Amino acid sequence: MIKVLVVDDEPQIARALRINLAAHGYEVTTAADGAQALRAAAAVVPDLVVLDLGLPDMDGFEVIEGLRGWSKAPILVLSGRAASAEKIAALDAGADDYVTKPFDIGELLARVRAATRRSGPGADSPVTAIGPVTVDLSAREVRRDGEEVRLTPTEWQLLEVLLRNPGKLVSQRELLHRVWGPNYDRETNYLRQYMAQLRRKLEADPARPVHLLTEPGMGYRFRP
Amino acid sequence: MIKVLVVDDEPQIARALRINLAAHGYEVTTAADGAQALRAAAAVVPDLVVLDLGLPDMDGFEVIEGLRGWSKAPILVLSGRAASAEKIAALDAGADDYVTKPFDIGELLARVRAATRRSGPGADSPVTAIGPVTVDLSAREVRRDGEEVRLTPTEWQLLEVLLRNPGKLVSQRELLHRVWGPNYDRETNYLRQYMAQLRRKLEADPARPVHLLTEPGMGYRFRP
DNA sequence: GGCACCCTTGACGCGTTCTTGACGGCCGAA
DNA sequence: TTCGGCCGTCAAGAACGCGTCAAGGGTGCC
Repeated sequence: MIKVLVVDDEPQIARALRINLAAHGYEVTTAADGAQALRAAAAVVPDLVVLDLGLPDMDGFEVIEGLRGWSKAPILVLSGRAASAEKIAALDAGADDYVTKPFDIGELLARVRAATRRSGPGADSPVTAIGPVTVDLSAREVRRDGEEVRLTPTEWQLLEVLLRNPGKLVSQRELLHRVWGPNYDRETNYLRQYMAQLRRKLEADPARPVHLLTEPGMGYRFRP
Repeated sequence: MIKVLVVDDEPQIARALRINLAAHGYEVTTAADGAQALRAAAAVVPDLVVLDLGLPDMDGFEVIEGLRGWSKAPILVLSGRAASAEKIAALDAGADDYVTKPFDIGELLARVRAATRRSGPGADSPVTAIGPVTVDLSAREVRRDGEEVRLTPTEWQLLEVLLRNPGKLVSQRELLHRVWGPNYDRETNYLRQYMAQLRRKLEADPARPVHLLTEPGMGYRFRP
């Protein structure tokens, strides 16, 4: 089932979208503001996001950037503003499509289909193998010798950032920003703490990690 | 270079698109009708197609289907018709986006960027070769005969400054400023120390460097 | 209220990296 | 030839970063 996250602060629009999407076989989650949206996105890992730019608590662009920090799911922006500058800014921030209100629900559904069609079958297998462990990012599932391993939300986010950059070094700054937020720069003790937990849960020998590597003074690296 | 195929039977629109796209670094091919479009697509294999639905010789939907038969390149539809039914039909036929005329050229370019962004980054990072050694700056990885070589943070910064100025002489002042900060001007012993370490790790014969060269009294130079 | 889970925070030991100083060789200038 | 400047090398203490353990505080569930 394709999971859609609807972010809109107007209850009637959110409700209309939920009903229509659900009627067409999508699994719908809704959020009424930006903070809820980011939290819900981390929890359900949607395959597509329908995002109203006019939110009460934060700028819509911040939500786009917050999502794009770790997710490649298509973002379909809804907005009352038809100005080209606004559209360009949203698209360049990472949105995939931009629809102005009032919109035709049939057209919106078609755009949702178009967006999901791309990412659906083209995506490669979302499971990653780490030695004796398999990680399924989209299903949020980790198995070790067939046994299910539980990860906390923070552990998931950290692992996801690393796994989405296989072989690449990810700086501690970037990890802190993506997992804890842009205000965290020097809390490297968080990273030490959670990397240790991930290694305990994923590595064969946590004291001698083979896949979750430390680059002293720089950051961390996931080696497939 | 990203290749774009523009299909439009109105010469002035085709010309405007060609000029604007070319000015933004795209390689543009144009076609004036459906038959030409399909032939050109087979010839140049574009990364994106901008398609006007109102063509003289065949229905625009046939062109979409003809392309979708073998290509997954994003199709951005242009049309004078704003009816939702038309949009839905085009999107469900395989189009990725639908823009109604008259359109804002800036918005169109933003949609082109959004469409190519998705399918674009399949290429991996650029590597620099230094004799038997390869350096991947974005992944922060050095390999020597396939073996991983570890560099300390300071060594990375120094190497990065040199590699980003291939063939150019970089003065000692500039190296010190970029790596250690603006307060360091005369600590040339730092440079001697770390250049020696880099040569030990990267050069085939550290005593006779071939790529990391000293220019006495001036600075250092990276020769590819 | 009690409990479990998760996130935050502090402290300590150890290995690595950075900094600093000193020595010798090479080369051009006096 | 002698001297001074510059570079490469070596060595040692200082400083830093990392892994680890442990404890406090918040939240949701029973």
